[in-house]
Parts: sequence; structure tokens; C-alpha cells
Amino acid sequence: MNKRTLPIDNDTAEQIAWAFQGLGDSTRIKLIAILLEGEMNVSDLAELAGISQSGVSHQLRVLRNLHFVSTRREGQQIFYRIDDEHITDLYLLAYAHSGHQAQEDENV
Amino acid sequence: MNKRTLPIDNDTAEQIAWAFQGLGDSTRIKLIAILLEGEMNVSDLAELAGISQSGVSHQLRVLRNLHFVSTRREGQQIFYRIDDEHITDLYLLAYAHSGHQAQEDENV
DNA sequence: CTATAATATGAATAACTGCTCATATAAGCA
DNA sequence: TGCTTATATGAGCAGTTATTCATATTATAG
Repeated sequence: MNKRTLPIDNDTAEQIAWAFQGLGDSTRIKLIAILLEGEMNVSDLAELAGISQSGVSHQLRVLRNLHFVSTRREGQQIFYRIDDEHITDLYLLAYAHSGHQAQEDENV
Repeated sequence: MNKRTLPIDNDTAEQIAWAFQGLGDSTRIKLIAILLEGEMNVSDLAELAGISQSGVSHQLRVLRNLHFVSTRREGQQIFYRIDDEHITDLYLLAYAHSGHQAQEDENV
């Protein structure tokens, strides 16, 4: 008998899904795209991303909880930066997948 | 002046977010984990993933629309298989991110 | 202390998502 | 033709999410 079994347990599947879900929103993708070019404080992030200060703060918390970004306080401002070794690769892979052939086989 | 601008346009951000969103559900992660080990028909996928036939069919459509999987008919059955060069890397990166150090630096 | 600026948090809400049930489509077989 | 099996689709619903508004927290300056 070679009946296949589920090659992943529920908890692991949920954890992986959470990571992807954290990246599954265009506002958060914008924030990550910005932060991949360097740290930035909250109000500038809000202005660039085009949503309210409160909104960006909520979204930054999501990214913080998933350990995709970390913070640094400088006076009253708080600077956010990418804090994950996998994000660049994840971002580029998703970018490549969604039609824009980023890197890898540019030979269309 | 070195005021930074949004390094990604709305459409691109949405496309990337869609790709991640497609992977941001534990049922779909299970399906992908299964299919990464080889093709499988719908009813077996439903049984392994632990949801109804209808439910798995709906989820497979999501993955199909995002071009993560493709199909092959064999009689009455339809076999699904991974149809994306990036999925394995995305999957392993997210797996690594969520605590389980998968591949890459296995030197613990 | 008070006033101001930057960020975070809670509540409310509209929009979206994943599931099941019922049904439709399509293939194989008598 | 009709019957069965495999898959897909539509509707409905419960749960989730992304946003804004209002307010709280924290730091700085006077």
C-alpha cells in the first residue's frame, strides 16, 4: 500500500499561512517595498503608502508581530526597518511570479 | 532634497499581494504541500486536506487562477499538479521564516 | 507644569473569505 | 437512453480584515 498522507501538520500549515497572509495585502507590500530601500518613520510611511497614520500603525503592528520588521526610537519618532533575512527573497519571488520577470530567466 | 517616493505602483503592489494572499490560507498550504510531492486527484486531495470535495474544489480554483497549479484530466478524474517554478522556494522560505529552519543553514 | 508632535490603540463598519449545502456539468458504463 | 462517479459552481453564512475616527500614550520644548 502506498496511500499518501498529509505531509504537513495543521500547526505548521497555519504558521506558513500566517507568514504569507502577512504579506498578502497591498498596503503592507508597499510598506515593505519602501523599507527594503531603508528605514523610515511612521508618518513618512503613512504619507508614502497613502493611508492614515492610524492605518499605517495598525499595519506596521501586523508586520511587527510576524517579525518582518523591527523598530528604533529616535526622540518622538519611531523608525521601522526590515528585520528578516527572508523578506527580500520572498518579495522578489512573488514579484517574479506575478508576471514581472524580475530576476531568473530574463530570456523571454 | 532627497525625499523618497513610493518605489512600487499600486497595480504591482496588488499583484504581489494577490500572490501572497493565495498562499495565505492553511488549507491551500496543505494542498501545496501535498502537490509538491506529486500530482493528485480532487477527491484524494479533499480527504487528505480534511475538507469537503466542494471546499477543496473552490480552493483549487484559487490556486489555478493564480497559476500556482495546473490540471490534467484522466477519465472522470482531474489531477492537479504544481505548475510554478517559484512555489517551492516560496514555500521553503516561509517555512524557514516561521521558526522551522528548513533548508539553508542546516548547520545548527 | 502646559502645549505640541509622533505614534499606538480601541471601536465601529464595510468588504472580503472560507466553508458547507445543493445543484450543475461531464465522463464512463450498462 | 439512463445510472453512477468525479469535479465544478452558486448561494448563503459565519468569521475575519483593512480602514477611519476618536482617544490614549510617550517624548520634547518652553
